[in-house]
Formats: sequence, structure tokens, C-alpha cells
Amino acid sequence: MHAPVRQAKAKSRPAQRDAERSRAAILAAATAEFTAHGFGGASVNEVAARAAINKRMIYHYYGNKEGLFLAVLEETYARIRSAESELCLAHLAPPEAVRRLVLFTFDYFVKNPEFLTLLNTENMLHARHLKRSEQIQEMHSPLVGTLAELLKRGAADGVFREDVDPVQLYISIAALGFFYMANNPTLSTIFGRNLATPEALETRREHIASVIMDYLRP
Amino acid sequence: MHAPVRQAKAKSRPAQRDAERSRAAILAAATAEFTAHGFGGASVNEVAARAAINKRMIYHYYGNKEGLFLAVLEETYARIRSAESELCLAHLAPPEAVRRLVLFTFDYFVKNPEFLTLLNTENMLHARHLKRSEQIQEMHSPLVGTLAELLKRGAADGVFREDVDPVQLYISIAALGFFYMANNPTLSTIFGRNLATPEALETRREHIASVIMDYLRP
DNA sequence: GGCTTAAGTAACCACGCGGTTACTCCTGAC
DNA sequence: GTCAGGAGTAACCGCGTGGTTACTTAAGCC
Repeated sequence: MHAPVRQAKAKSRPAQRDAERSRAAILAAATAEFTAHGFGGASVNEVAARAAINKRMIYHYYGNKEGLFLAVLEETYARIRSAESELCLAHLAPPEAVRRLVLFTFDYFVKNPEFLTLLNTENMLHARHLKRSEQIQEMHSPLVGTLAELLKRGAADGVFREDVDPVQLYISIAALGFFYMANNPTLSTIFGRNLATPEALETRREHIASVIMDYLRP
Repeated sequence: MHAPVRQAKAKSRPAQRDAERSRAAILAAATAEFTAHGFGGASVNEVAARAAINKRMIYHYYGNKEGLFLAVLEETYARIRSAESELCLAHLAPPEAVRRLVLFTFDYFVKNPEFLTLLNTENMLHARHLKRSEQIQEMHSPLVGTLAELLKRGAADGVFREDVDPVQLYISIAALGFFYMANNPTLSTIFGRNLATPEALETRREHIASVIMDYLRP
């Protein structure tokens, strides 16, 4: 799609029309703003400035601040689900597959810290946005079902214990990485050392794999 | 200390003077306000209203909103350290002591959800308040040292594996409970069931103990 | 080419915000 | 008894907020 030609206005770039591009710019700006300041501290004026888009358009596309935040959450969940769908675990031996899932989860949190902060913000608000979402089914991770299959196969093979609840295990895999990354600033301050160096992250990554794999031992 | 007698003003209770009581009321109100709304969304006007104290006094005691939030964090840390100091683990067998610590940690998070939310808020702000605190030493948990001793004794007794990093273990013990409680609203929404019922909490509690104790098996 | 819809703009509004000013008066110390 | 300091009050200020109003104009369709 070519950019239309139009006389430039003083001090502003030529107005163009591209709804998809505008919405994407707004979502990216809103993600940064809500991540940095939380829901109450974030400013719609600032989102508009960051996106270089008129504030009226934010209300046109998303309705209000709550609708904007829900759109940010939905996109955030879509991203992790998309990344999870690229894991191909079914053809792997159960221990290798679970280990792969554990490492993927931690690596995802390391590369996407905004996911952690946005989730914490939404939990502080008692998930009131997610509860209104029409995409909750898409947010449910199919990996819990995958994990249940792996645990069943592993128990049958005698390489996993038999009494593992896949939901509890999935939550624990997430917990071990999420807490470490989301709380890294206060943990580093209190322990008096940087827990976010590449070495520290590698140590934590291997520790998490060890905790989970040792828990699954028969 | 007796309450001084003074003529009541129209529509307001008699003004009394008690700095300690005022500070305590302000901190309690601020804890509730920051817990519910985060730092940016919390309002100093609302804190004053909740505490039934003039806003000027908040600035008199705490300087500004940032100083108020730091005071709330320091009190929050003081509370968990006080509760931890009542754990008497040294005389217990290492497995029983570690299990006691694990259960205590989860139970504390269940009973003090504001601790989780305030910590998440401070981490979103990159621990900028904690970094300015003059009480960081008091926030460092002595339990890490206690845990190191237990791991050493347990390994010598042959009931624990020998290669456990006490800091990583302590973080994992906190992670398994913190994530579950702090993310309960979104997890419950996405899994389509209430993960905060007494049964669900008991299941989670036992799961965490199992994960940690099985990890420590030689 | 004209018409309709929607993308986009600029300015505006009422209100709440964090913090301050200017004071009163309680209380403790000398 | 007096005085100074601090607890406490009421009103105020400049600014930013979420959201709205009233418009222009690009672009697609018939």
C-alpha cells in the first residue's frame, strides 16, 4: 500500500490513513506505557504521544482506557500462545520434552519482561479486564494438555512418577521463572548482587530444570 | 495516655494530638490504597480520607508520595521478618525444618496478600524506593543463613542431596507460593475454576512441599 | 463525479492530582 | 506562666487527567 501524497503541515508530518498501522502503533505504545507505569499511572495522553497519533483515535478504536488495556492484554497472551505453538514436543521423549518446555518458559520470561509486569498489573486489578474478554479460550494454554500426555507417557515408560497433577506442574514451571524475573529488582537489592547477569540467569535456568526434573523422578 | 478534651467542631470530631497514632493510621490507609491501586493509581487525597487525617500531615511525616510508599514497604518487610523470627527451626531435624519453612512461607502469602501486590508494584518501579532505603540490611532475611545450615546438616545426615544453593532454593520456595497467590485471579479466569478455595490452597500447599522435598532427596 | 464512511485533527472540559501556604492551637519544657 | 515547636486544619495552586466536541478530509464505492 503506497503512502498517499499530501502537503505537509507546519511542524507535522503529512496525515496518512492506515487503520491497521495506527492500531498497531497505539498497541505498541500502550504496551510500553502500561508496562512502565501500571494501569492507574499510565496516561492516555502519553500513549498518544508515544504512538504519534491523535488521542481521539485511541477512543475511536478502543473505547476507553479500560478497553485499551484489555486489547494490550489480549495481544500479550496471543504472543505467548503463538510462541508456545512453535514448540514441537509430541515427538520427543517425555523427559526431553518436559525439559524443553521448562527452558522455553524461562527463556520467554527473560525475553518478554513486559508480559510479567502486565500480568501483575491485571492481577492487582483482580483480572477485571480478562474476565470481560471474549478471547479467554484462546488464552488457555494447550500446553497443559500436552503436558498431561507427556506425564502419562513418562509414567508408562517408568521415567516419571505417577501422581503428578499437570495443572499444578504447569503452574510451578511458570512460577519458578516468573517470580525470579518479575522480582529481580527487589531480590537483587536485598541480596546485594545483580541477579540478572547472563551467568545468574543461566544458573537460575538450570536450577529450575533441576527442580522440575528431580520432582518428576520416579 | 488520656484523650484531651476539646470542643467539637461542626461536622468534625475533636482534633486530637497523637503523632504515633496518626502515623500508624496513615500507614494502614496507605497500605490499603497502594495495594488496591498501585503507586501511580493511588491518591494521597484518598489516603488522607481513609486515615481520617489531614493531608498536610502526610507531607509533614513522610515528605511526599514516594516517601510514603517507602515507609509502607519498610513496614511490610518488617512484618514478614518479624513473623520469620518466630519460626524456631534450629532444633528440628533438617527435613522437618525445611518442610516447616516451606509451609510457613506459603501460609504467610495466603494471609498477607498485600505483601505480594506491594512487592510487584515496587518491582515494576525497578525497586527505586528500596534502593533508597536505609533499612535494606533489616530486609535481608536471616532465613537464608538458616537454610544454608539446614542443607549442610541434612547433607551430612544423608537425607539431603549435597549440591543445593541455599539462595536458589530460598527463591524457589518463595516463587512456588508467590506466583500462585499473586496470579490467582488470572489463573482462575483462564483455567475457568477458582484456585483460591480452601481445598485448592491445601492442594497447592502440599504440592509445593512435595516439589521442594523431592528436589532435596539424595 | 458525488456521496458516505471512517481516519484523523485541534481544542476543549470538569475534575482530581501532588504538593504548598498560612494559619491555629496543643503540649511539653524551662 | 510563657514560649517554642510541632500536631493539626482549611483552602489553595498549577498542572495533567480521561474523555468529548466539532470539525476536516482521505478514500472507497456506486
